[in-house]
Amino acid sequence: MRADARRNYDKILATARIVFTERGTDSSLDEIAKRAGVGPGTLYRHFPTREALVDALMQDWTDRVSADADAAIATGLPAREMLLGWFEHFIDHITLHRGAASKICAAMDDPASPMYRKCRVMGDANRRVIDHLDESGDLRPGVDAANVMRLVSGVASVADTSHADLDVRPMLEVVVDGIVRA
Amino acid sequence: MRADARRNYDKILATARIVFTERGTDSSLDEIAKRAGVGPGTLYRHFPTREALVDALMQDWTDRVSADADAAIATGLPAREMLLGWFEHFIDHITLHRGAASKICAAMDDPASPMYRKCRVMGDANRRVIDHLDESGDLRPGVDAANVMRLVSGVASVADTSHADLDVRPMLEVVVDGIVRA
DNA sequence: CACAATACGGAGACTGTCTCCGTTTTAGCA
DNA sequence: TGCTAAAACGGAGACAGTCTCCGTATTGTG
Repeated sequence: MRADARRNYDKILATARIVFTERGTDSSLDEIAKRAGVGPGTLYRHFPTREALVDALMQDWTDRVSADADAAIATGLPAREMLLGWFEHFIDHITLHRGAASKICAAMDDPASPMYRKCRVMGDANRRVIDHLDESGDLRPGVDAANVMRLVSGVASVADTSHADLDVRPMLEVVVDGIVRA
Repeated sequence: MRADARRNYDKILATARIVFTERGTDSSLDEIAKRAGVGPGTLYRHFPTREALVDALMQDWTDRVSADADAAIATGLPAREMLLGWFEHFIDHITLHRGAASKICAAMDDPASPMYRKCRVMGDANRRVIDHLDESGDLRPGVDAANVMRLVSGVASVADTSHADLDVRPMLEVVVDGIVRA
């Protein structure tokens, strides 16, 4: 990659991070280009779709989400507390930019999406947590990690969409009770 | 309301029902106007926002949702089965038009939304089901009807957004297990 | 330093939203 | 029935966002 290209790539990404945080993932891409000091053509060459741009920003999170999963397992807390903590961290990450959660929900089961791979990384992180639960015999039979992931992303999505800023905890408690063995 | 106004109002609504079903609630409103044989001005006079149009279409469902809730209670089935059935019906209704579920999620906690009142009607229907569960002692303590509603709408939203057409049942089973007393 | 390859950027085509206002339709009344 | 004021129509067009094309500029390599 040529030096000027790399420079612009980074500028666009940094600007997108700011704008997406300020105004959500539906902000105007042309405006991001303008604020980054590049032409729209340049933005679209580097990131052909909005999803591709969101995806590039997600790199940081997937790492953190992965780390959080392992950290949650390592705490050694009882199943309910561990799960609650993990879910809350997960939701915090994927709602960092308004609108991102529902994009992730959509990409999760769509292998054609540029974000699919990153969703898998997060899915794997979640699977480790659920598997750990299973090994310690705390998992209710029939619970599938992929569905847990969908369910928690759904909660994130609701919280993100909701105008009131909602406490996700009570919803997560229901989910957790449905996951851990009675 | 003048006769021509009523005629156009009905034509727009009928067309919107078709287009929203075919292509989801994000279809072009100008196109709906065109297919209904009216000018865009007419559409926007009757329905100032897209939400207002979705809201008008929702009238049918809220009635059916309400009826379904009472029917579920009347079945006399055990708590788990009754809840599962109710949730599935509810989701069927609110995912009738692609994109509607997430609009409902958003409107649910936004009193300024034109759809807010209808969401309340559905919320009340759900509350009746949950209250019934509570009376028969099947409700896990601390479970709140509003959060159940949010949770299930979240599932609907995930299913609706998902490209693969997803079976909601396994997710609902987790939710149900989190709701009924162990 | 030259020149091929690479990247830039902005004009503009296109699509969708929404409004304004001149024209048409309606309903009530003589 | 014919007249009139009020109500409603509809489409031109302003505006905003997406995305592309291609003439111009920058880069790095021989």
